[in-house]
Amino acid sequence: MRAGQKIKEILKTSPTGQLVTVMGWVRTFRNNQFIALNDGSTNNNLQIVVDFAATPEITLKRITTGAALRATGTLIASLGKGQTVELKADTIEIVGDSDPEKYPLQPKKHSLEFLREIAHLRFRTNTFGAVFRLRNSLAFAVHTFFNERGFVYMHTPIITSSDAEGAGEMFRVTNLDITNPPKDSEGQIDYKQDFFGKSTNLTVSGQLEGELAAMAFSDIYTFGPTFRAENSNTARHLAEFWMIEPEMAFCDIHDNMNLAEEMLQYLIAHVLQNNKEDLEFLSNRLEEEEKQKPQNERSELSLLHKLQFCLDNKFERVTYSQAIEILRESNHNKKKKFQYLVDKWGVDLQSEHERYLVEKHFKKPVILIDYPKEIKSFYMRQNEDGKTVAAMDILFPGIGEIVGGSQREERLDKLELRMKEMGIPAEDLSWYLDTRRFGSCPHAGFGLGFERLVLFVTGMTNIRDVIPFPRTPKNCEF
RNA sequence: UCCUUCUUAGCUCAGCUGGUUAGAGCACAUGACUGUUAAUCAUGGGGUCCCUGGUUCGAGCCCAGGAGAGGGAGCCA
Repeated sequence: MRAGQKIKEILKTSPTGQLVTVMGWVRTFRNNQFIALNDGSTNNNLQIVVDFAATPEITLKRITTGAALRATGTLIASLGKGQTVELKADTIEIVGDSDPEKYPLQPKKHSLEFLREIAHLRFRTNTFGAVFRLRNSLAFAVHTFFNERGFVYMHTPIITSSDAEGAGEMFRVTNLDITNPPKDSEGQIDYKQDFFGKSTNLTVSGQLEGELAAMAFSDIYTFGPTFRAENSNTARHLAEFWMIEPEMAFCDIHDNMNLAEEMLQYLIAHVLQNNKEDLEFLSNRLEEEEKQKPQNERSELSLLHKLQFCLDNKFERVTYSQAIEILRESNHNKKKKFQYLVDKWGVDLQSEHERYLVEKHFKKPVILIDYPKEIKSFYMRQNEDGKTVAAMDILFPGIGEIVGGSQREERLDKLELRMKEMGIPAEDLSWYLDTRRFGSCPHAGFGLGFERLVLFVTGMTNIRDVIPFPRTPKNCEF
């Protein structure tokens, strides 16, 4: 079947009357003469010029929005103004019809909410074409980044029996008959009879297994799906999302921050270089959208400038304690403009506080470190002050927390003590504690929510629009 | 899960103080035109006013319950 060229490549060539075959889907058909054909390789359409006098009427009728077709003809300099080249068609073959009365996509602007309901067709729009080409490009660049630095790509399990990670509510995995599960002598569900002979769940993080591998390969990363059964209904949460989790042996919190910052800048630089067209499209789209907002709500930088800004400026590194001081002394706090006023050390920062730090005070990405141990996980390394742990969160404008990481507690006695304090049974994690028993070493890692990165890079505002088929509470279509 | 706003044609939306036959633009169909750029012009078809119940002579509009969506918050990545 395939013996044609991608439109992206054709648009790059200079037209010399060469014979060309293309396949794609009709975006619009104007004047019974001009087909805007798109094959997903780029947002730019190839204009196919049909000789309507020489084409059977029945064929013309079948050239409708959404129809798949193959066109062969000569590539010439366009006689019209909107494009430089066009294909003067000799033959048009309708590969797949599209009933114009029923096809939901029109050559006009649709709301993102409507397109979300037809997620199976939204790839065919300019916006989602750009978004998912960028998503692809970013995913590829993640692997390139780590591969260039000698990291081993580790596939951590999707199904897990460990439920001590504390990263969130989990989805149970079972093949027991849920209408009539087997019970043990105490009347509890008897998971010994379940598929794995024990209670199992979908993973909420690959970190603990990642640490095991890092204690052999030195530098590893995972990049896979994770699942959280939290009832979170926001534009920044998904029940199924993709996470990138590097883990590095013989590294501390500072190496960790350096890697995270280097990686984010690498990925942004990669798309600025390789996906300029799609970024320009999204940047313009955003500007158009913002014209409808009042002046004071518009963003100061365009999407392209915002991305460039992240490359040109070091991320601001501040400790939790410094952040609390800044917030407490801010006019915003003194004038009681925060819903939650900042008064004492030890409270968790609300997203209004994070936004203030990133968007108002520093006006650039911020790395917050050394959080109070009470508000962080058991595995984070305790600092010498006895109050804080070597945790780091990277906050991005418009997104909030995009990276969460830490130096891990490598000292067995301190780790065991902390687990006891937090009520985490050591016997469940003996395999994890073994890394601290046999050749323990300082190590660190972080988790990057891939969709949050795609949100930031594309300038989209709802996380459901940067994953093909979003899974959220009460929504699992397609 | 909490607060808040919304749900009317395929899409985006209007619909006055509760009043009799629910509108517009786009899309679609038919025709005209034929170098168009979301083509243009003319004509036409198209409605479970989210669902259930209630108030009323009369409900798209008022009341109660439910469902779904958007924005904000919490949990986090």
